[in-house]
Amino acid sequence: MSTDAPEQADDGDAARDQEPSLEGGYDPEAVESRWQDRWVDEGVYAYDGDPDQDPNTTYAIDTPPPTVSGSLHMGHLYGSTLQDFAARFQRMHDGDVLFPFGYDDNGIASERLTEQELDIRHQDYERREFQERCREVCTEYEAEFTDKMQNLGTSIDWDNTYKTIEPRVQRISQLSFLDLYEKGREYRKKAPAIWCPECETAISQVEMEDDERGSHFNDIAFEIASEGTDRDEFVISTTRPELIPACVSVFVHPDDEDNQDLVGETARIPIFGHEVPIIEDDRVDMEKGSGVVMCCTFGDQNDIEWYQAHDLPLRVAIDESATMTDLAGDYEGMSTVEAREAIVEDLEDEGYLRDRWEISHAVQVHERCDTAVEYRVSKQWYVEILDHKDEYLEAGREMDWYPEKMFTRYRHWIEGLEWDWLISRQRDSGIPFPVWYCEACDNEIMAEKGDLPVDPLSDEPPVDVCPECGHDEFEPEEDVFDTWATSSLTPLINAGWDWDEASEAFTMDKPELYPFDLRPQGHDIISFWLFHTIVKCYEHTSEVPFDATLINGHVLDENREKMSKSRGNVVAPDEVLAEYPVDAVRFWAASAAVGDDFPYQEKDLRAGEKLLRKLWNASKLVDTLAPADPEEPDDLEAIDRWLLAELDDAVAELTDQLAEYEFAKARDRLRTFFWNTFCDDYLEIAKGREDNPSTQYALRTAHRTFLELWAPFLPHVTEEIWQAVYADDSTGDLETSSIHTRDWPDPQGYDADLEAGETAMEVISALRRYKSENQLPLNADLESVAVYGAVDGFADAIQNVMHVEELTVLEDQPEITTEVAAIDLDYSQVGPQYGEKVGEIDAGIESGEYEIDEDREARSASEGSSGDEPREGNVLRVAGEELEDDLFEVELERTYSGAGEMIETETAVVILE
RNA sequence: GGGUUGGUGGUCUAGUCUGGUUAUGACACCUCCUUGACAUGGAGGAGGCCGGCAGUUCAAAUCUGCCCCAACCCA
Repeated sequence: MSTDAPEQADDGDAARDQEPSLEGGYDPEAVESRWQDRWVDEGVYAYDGDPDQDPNTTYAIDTPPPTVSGSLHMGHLYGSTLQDFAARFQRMHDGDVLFPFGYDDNGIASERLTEQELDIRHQDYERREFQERCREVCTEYEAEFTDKMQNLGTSIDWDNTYKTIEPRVQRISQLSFLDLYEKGREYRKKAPAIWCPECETAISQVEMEDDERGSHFNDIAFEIASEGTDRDEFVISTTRPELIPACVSVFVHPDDEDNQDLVGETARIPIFGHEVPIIEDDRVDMEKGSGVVMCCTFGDQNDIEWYQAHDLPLRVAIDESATMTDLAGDYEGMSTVEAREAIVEDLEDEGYLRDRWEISHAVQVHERCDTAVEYRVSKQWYVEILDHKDEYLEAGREMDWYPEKMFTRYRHWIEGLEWDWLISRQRDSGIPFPVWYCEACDNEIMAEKGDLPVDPLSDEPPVDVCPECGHDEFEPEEDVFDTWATSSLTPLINAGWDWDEASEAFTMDKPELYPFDLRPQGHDIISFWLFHTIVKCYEHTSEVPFDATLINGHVLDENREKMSKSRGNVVAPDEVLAEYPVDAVRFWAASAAVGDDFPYQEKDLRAGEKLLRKLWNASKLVDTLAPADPEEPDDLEAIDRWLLAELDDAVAELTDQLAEYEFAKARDRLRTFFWNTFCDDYLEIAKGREDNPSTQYALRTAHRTFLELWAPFLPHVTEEIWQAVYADDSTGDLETSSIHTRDWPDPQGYDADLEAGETAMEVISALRRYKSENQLPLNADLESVAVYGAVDGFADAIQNVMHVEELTVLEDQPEITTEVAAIDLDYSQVGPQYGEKVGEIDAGIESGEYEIDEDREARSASEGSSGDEPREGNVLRVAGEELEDDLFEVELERTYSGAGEMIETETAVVILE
């Protein structure tokens, strides 16, 4: 598609240049791109709200910006299609919609790309300048991405876009930092932090993940240096012997009787010779190894806890690039891996290594580069979050979660937070902290809000001397923000959040948007992105940024396996769109319940294609049966009123379903009603009522409504048909003539005997079945048919569509002999009333040991009960009980004794002669 | 290791929160049919006892417990 797209425009294809018309078959290839171009060119989806607009009539989506330097994948396609269903429905239903788009090019992926493309190194540039290069390089990728997104036909407002690297967004990021700082929500602290030695930066807790790796357990003997116990030594087990130079203590569990004698003694570290105390602590895992463990600064999070709880010294044996420090003595300069082997060898030579065996265990690694993390003490910026956990939880509770179960995930995430959010990163590129430090007293000097964005590395601080100590030399902060610190601000970016100098307050350009109505997101990434966004925006605005969040599942391959490059099962949107219409792809995308993973399925795409064809062909038929805009007759005939009443029901139900993001249910409901009821039943009947004004009106009303109802799902084909048949294009203004800017249909309040309609459809099916079974063509004439059942007002329709020469509606039940076939109990009543007696009652009926007392026969013909309705006796006597007639129904086996053939349906009896 | 979700005819799935006894639809399969748009259409048929076990109940796909399997999140 990417290669076809550009030259499609100059194909000069006749169909493309043609005015919309129903001539011939539907040609999605020409039609879809034509409308995509026009929608964008003519700004059909432009958001033109004003700040005073009632927020309730504005529907705004906070779309998370994708990384644009990569390629469009099925996740993008699926996610944006779901958003588009909501956007298109809301635009028709409730007025103004903002469906914006963001390009995320503030990240390592874009930086690497820029370096490759321009053959430069970011180190050779000033930060600001390098970002300028990034913007230039990414512009091309953005254009390509935009093009591909537009080929999906989503109703994004392409005038409302932003890039996460642009100065306006940098300003918002820095404003966010200053605001939280002034609110006392941020602090800079020297503390142990999770560190990636490959990237040489601190990372936050959520950026690491577990990875199963092969390793060795090493049993190492430690000598006891003090005199208080009989033993000379004890053994610890460790996977990281290179950490023994960093060992600061040894721990024993208080319940560990075998090793209690060690507590209070001093251990000597082999090879290195330094002595450390042996302390008891209940965080020791007694099950592991000998039950005695060493504490190093730092091997893991437990070490950090011990370091803090027992006020242990800091021994740093590993530096920021995972190289051994001078504390490691002879091993200085080795990498941790080299040192591990060397130390193990030396331990063995000196007799301290008692055992060594292979194991496989979970190692915590940086999710970006898969490097095992270290823990280092360094000065970092943190956002304080642990003290507001309750508020964040409450905020999350105020939102609607689709699906609801995702709230549980949020709750567990909040409850499980153990560290404040570390937001500084030691990277060369990124959005800088707007901070300087006084060289003399380390006082923090914040930038002025009016000056943002600033880069302390190239800009001067806003003061000449330190307000604290009067010193005049400052050190710029070199760190940059964690990208999530920026990504978590998208609602503020979209709403135009800024600092207003005049009023000295934060303002929004589009306050009517905030809080946003919807935040969509894939379920894999919500803990990084969505959850942080809730927290950050809540801190800035004291309200939840979203009314609702829509969390979509993943697209799996046809075997329900996760798509991955290594598996080679990735399906590219380009390939799919080359083969199927976008509308068909959208039909498939609507098939899964929101939140569920679902497979890519060609059969659903083909089903979508068939639907487009059906809609097209049905439209052609409607066009031949009725003028485009017939008058509404004073009285609609029963069959036509029936259709419109059914349509009312469908409209009401679909409206609710779409408002609740139940796209799959809405899709199926609409398809069934359109295909089965409208096409198979009503259209067939309408063919025989061509000149009937009642039918003409119903046909056109239903057809217009169907196009409107399908529009959010199938925007291209509905637009084409709408423009061909109904649009008032005299103005030539697509913004007003497009089906996508019309009002969503309302139920019109048609009243009809839906049951009679249902019965009539049953009779028609019965006659079809009869013809089918007798191998007759469906348009074969039937001489005489009698119907016993409530089909008031539908007799003509039945007669016409089934080609019945003579149709009689019987007042009385036809001549039949009946015999009881079965008795159906209404268990919902019988159960609670008779309890365990039900078993006996069932047995009695089964064995025929019952009688029905019909003496006080209540049934009479005047009640209008149809022929198939079971006869009701007053009392069923069985198992010593008497059941009233509302507790059971008698199924009758009928035998027709008159002339002709009898067919029974649920609620009618049909006799063919 | 903890948590979440799911396991329904060959495939994908509705129904499960609010238990009621013939379990929904689509695709695939088989049979038949050119009805004034659509044979890429229409009519009909076969196919499941709802992951397993136990329990609660008059009644369980639906509630409870345990187990198995899968995915995801967290550690």
